[in-house]
Amino acid sequence: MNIGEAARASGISAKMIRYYETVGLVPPAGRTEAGYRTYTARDVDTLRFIRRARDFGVPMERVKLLVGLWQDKDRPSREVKEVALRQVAELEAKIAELTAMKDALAELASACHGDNRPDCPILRDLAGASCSAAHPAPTLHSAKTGERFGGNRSA
Amino acid sequence: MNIGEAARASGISAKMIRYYETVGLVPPAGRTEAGYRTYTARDVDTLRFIRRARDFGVPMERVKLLVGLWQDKDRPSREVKEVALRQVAELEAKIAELTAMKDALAELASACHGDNRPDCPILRDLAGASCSAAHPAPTLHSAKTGERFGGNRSA
DNA sequence: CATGGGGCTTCCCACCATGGGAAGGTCAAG
DNA sequence: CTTGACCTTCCCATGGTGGGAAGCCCCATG
Repeated sequence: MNIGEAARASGISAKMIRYYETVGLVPPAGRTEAGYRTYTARDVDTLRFIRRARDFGVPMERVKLLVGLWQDKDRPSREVKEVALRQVAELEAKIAELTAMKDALAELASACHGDNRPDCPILRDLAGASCSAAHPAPTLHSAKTGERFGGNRSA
Repeated sequence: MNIGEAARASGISAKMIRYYETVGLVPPAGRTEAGYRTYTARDVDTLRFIRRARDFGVPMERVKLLVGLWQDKDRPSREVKEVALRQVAELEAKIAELTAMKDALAELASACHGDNRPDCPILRDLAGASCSAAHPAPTLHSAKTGERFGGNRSA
């Protein structure tokens, strides 16, 4: 099985399979005499495992951890659950952050006429919360967590 | 006002101010004879405007658009509102995506004993949804939007 | 047997924002 | 005049992913 077939079978692009190999997420694939990478059904299982973990937004470092646990038949499920719950917590944090942004912006937008007149509370707010001070809505404009952890996968 | 003072006054790092200049988000700053960048109070206002927009997760391209609208005293508020609502829609899409991930993973985790035994439904699911088929929960495992639009700002 | 097309290989570049750091010039206070 | 804080430009890294070039390989068809 060459890399193209493995890619189709696993749902991971050939590009990414090579990348995963370079960063050590998967061990180096076997090679034909001509230098082509070869994959076994077991290799494809691993790749599929990785893809599903990535579908949950799990960053690669954590995927590496999960693959290790998966392959260790004696792992305590406690460890797996800890990793999963950490992931859930980070997703929740990210969701909360985005939700705060969304709510604040949606509220601003709802205050905007959206007509041909130039007057616009959205721009007024962006230009300086200090000006339009004292309206009760939580202005965001501070408190950002500053994470990253992707979550950006174009399948 | 040099770049350090402008950075403190605007809340944007000096690094990022220079970067914004190179990508054309802000016009080139004035320079002293020695080559130091100089900033006026107006420049700092613009930088603050940018920071606040970024706090809403607005990507740079969109920020550029907003700055343009802000500086055009005759813009119709309709245009500004459209941009804001587009942003809200993208935030919502991202939130929905993360929430789907979070819910699916949280459900899996809740099914895991989390003790010293190796048996783990989380790993079983990751190893192949086809095996543990037919459980009613929406398995995610498909349908990803694949966006990016940051939203990652460490203030 | 030759040729063509589709695969594979490696390598570099791009994205989006941001931070880190090196090497060297400048400014102001002591 | 020295010291230290600042400024300048330049390169590199992140996290994942895609694009593409240059070159080799394999198979099938004429």
